[in-house]
Formats: sequence, C-alpha cells, structure tokens
Amino acid sequence: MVKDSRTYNISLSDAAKVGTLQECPIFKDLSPADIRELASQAAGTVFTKGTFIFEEGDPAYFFYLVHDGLVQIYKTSGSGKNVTFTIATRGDTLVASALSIEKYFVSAQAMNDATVLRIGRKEFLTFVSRHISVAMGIMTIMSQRLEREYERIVDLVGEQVELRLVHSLCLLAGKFGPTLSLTRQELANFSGTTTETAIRVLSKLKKKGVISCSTTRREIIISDLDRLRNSSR
Amino acid sequence: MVKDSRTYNISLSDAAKVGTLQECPIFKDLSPADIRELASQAAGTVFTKGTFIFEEGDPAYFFYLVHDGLVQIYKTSGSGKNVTFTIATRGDTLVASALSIEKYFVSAQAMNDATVLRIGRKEFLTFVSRHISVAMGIMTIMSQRLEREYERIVDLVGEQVELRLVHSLCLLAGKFGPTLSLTRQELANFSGTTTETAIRVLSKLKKKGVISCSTTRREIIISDLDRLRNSSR
DNA sequence: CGCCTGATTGATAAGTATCAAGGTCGGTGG
DNA sequence: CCACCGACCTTGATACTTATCAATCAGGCG
Repeated sequence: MVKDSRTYNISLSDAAKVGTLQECPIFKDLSPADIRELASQAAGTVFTKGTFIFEEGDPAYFFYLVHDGLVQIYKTSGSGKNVTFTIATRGDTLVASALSIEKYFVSAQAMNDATVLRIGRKEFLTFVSRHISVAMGIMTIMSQRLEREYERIVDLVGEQVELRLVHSLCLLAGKFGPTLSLTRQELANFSGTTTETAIRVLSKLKKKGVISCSTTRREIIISDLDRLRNSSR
Repeated sequence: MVKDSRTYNISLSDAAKVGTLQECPIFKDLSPADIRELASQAAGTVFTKGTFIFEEGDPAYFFYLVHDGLVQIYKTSGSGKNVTFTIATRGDTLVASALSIEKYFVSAQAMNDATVLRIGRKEFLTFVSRHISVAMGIMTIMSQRLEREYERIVDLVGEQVELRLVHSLCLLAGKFGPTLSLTRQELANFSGTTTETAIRVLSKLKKKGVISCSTTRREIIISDLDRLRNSSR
C-alpha cells in the first residue's frame, strides 16, 4: 500500500494559509487579523499518496487542517478490517478533538498527494482560549460528526447493506458532487461491507438506472441523486 | 411502553444541585462560587419510569444533567430497531452537544423514576462563554463519546456478536460495577443485536463461568471481569 | 390464582462474508 | 512497440452468522 512514504515541508504563503483557514467553519467568526495570526503559526507539509499523517495511538501533538488533496480518516478492527469514517478535503479538520485527547484514536492517511496545515497543540490551545468562538466552532463540528456516527451505527444495526451503501453514496455525492473517484474497496470500507458485496449492490443500482458506474476504475457516477435518495426509503 | 407519562418539577436545595454539578467533569475547574451561580440557574424535574426527557427531533432548548436515576440515550432505526448509545447516571450530561445543535438527534428516556437538572440553552451559553474551562470540558466529553462510538462502529463492522456483547458488558461493568440490573433486551439494544442472541451468548458465557446471570430478571452478575476482558481477545 | 413481563430454547431462513477464479485496463520495461 | 504485470473489477458457489418466528417457561404482582 505504501510505496513511497515521503513527506516534506513546504513554505506556503501567508495568503495561501489564510485562504485555507477561511474555508474552515471553525474560524468563520474570527477577524482577518486573528486569522492572520493563526496562519502565522501554521506550517504546511506535503504527504505523498499513501503516507500517514498520523496513526491511531500516536500522541496528539498537532491540530491538522487539509490544505489540498484527500485524507482518509479510519480505524482498523481487531480482525483487520478498515472502517473509513470520513474523507477530509480542503478546509476540513483531520481530528477536531485534537485539543482534548492525548493520543489520536484514528489514523489519517493521504489518498493522493495531499498538503496539510498543522498547528502545535499548545499554540492552538492558547489561541482557542482567547477566542471562544473557535471553541464553539469545534464543538459544532464535533456534534455534527457525532450525529453522523450515530446515524451510521443505527444503519449498521438496523438496515441492510443496500440501504447503507445508498446512504454512503448520497453522503459522498453531497460532498464531492455526482462523480465519485473512489475504488470499490474504498466505498466498501466507507459503508462497512466488503468489496464484493459493494460491487453487487452497485450493479443492482446500475440496473435500476440510478447510477452509472462506468467500468473505468475509480469512477462512480450518480446520474439521479434524487432517485437514489428516494430509493433509500 | 409508557404507562405513566407524568413529569413534575421539584425544588431541589441549592446544595443538592451543587453536589450534582460537582460530579460532572465538565465543571471540575470551576470555583465554588461559579458552581453556585450555575446551580441557581438549574431547575430539577422528575421523570417517571418510561417518560421521555426529550425525543429525537425536539428543539434543543435545554442542557440536561442527571441528578438521580437512569436515563437511556438512544435512537430508532427506520426499520424500528432501537440502539442505545449510553445509559446516563448521576453527573452525566444527556447530550453534551446541546449547545451546538438546533434539535436533539437522539431520544432520552427515563429507565426508572429519574430526576434531572436542566439549564436553559441561552443561560448556559452565556455561562460557557465566560468560562472557557467549561467549553474545554464539553469538548473532552464529546471526544470521549466520539471515540467510544468509533470503537462501536469498528466492532459492528468487524467483530462477531459475542465479542461485541463482551465489550458491552465490560463497559457497563466499568460504570455500574459487577452486578448489572438490565433486561436482556436492554443489553441487546446496547450491543446492537436481538434479545434472543443476547440470551444465547449469555448462556455460553455462563457455561464458561465468566458470568453468572441468575435466572432472575434484570440481573447479570459478572463474576470474573478480568477473564471476561481477556475473552474479548 | 391468573396475568403479564421477561427469559429461554429450537427450528428455519435470510443476508453477507468468504473463497476462488477469471477479466480488464493502464503503465512499464525490455 | 509489444508483452507483461499489477491493481482493480466482476461473477459464482458456498458457508456461516445471526435474525426471525414460534412456542414454552418462570416468577412477581394485583
């Protein structure tokens, strides 16, 4: 999986860093001056495809924000299965809880060459304690994540694979638009199933006409999102 | 299910309210004066067994804290299955995210006659904005909950029922001690399975000798927690 | 004493994972 | 330029786990 585990720091212009911070809802209430201050404390790092930004159990020294690229946040079960919780893109935090944990409880891995901003935990902590709106923003993000995971649990316990997969597709389409560039396996990990059954369900949906996954790899096209949504009831 | 949906306000002494607030880790860094101030804004309500403190979708007007009794936090799937996320006891918040959501995304129901403190959302919001340590405390609680739910998801996707049930038992035993006063069905809802399979797994564990559920209803006794923990690997 | 809730056991069916065996496409090296 | 290789996709057969359905039992409470 990890062919090339290189990582290197790059110097991003302050303007670039400010731009990324502004895309993160956590900082939406900050003044431009505050954002610039925060940007000055952020460092950019490039992680090549497959590299870990951090792994489960690593000490939580940094608060991370995606500047560019895709980063998958996941956890591995005792029996070796991966479960993907989210795919972070520009402006997303990798772990909103970074401030209140000792060790990361998930792993973060670059899905393509990705560049990430990071801020030291201590620096961020003092910044947050001076800006209550940021603390509120973090709480909001965490609430949304928690709600999402509660829903996922309910799905896992009560619904069948097809419905779960449809939910995943809707969610992903909401974030990435109708064309998803995902491996069947990545989709399976996201939905809590296996590659094979993900494929079987996809063919079924294709037959129904709600999606048109061109045989091409890494491509699923949702032709009719509304109908897909409805099919989830 | 709900035989008697009575609810009534009671006047708790300030000392009683302070006592409860002090048991909640969110407020551990507050001065006694601050706690008293907060206590003065809290009102006590009794919810008889089976009553809802709130239901999924209700507007989130209040921040709740359990004063006495047991409250189950759960969600119902489209196909009608209940999933219990947590059982809140004295000092636990019902929904830590109450500040950052519009509507509750779970339901809270009294498992026995329970009394609960509640603080208006607005009042609590202004209090929190003056006490950053409380905001941090809320984040910590939310992080822990999120971590717990991530683990649950990994279990649901990757592990078999027996292991999940053992995990649930360990978790519950950590909170309530070795004697659990739970219905088989309640345990099943907590573990994401059905009553029948919960029973089958329990008998199996009983045969192994790690637990001794007296045939009596609502009782599961964990005779050897260490061995139970080990059996989960 | 009889009812009602919760516990239990068994038989059966359904849903998915697992295992196995190709198939396709794009890129790479000879 | 071609052949091969590896990553990804696909399909089929099978097995296993667990839900479901059905029936019975046990004990407390009115």
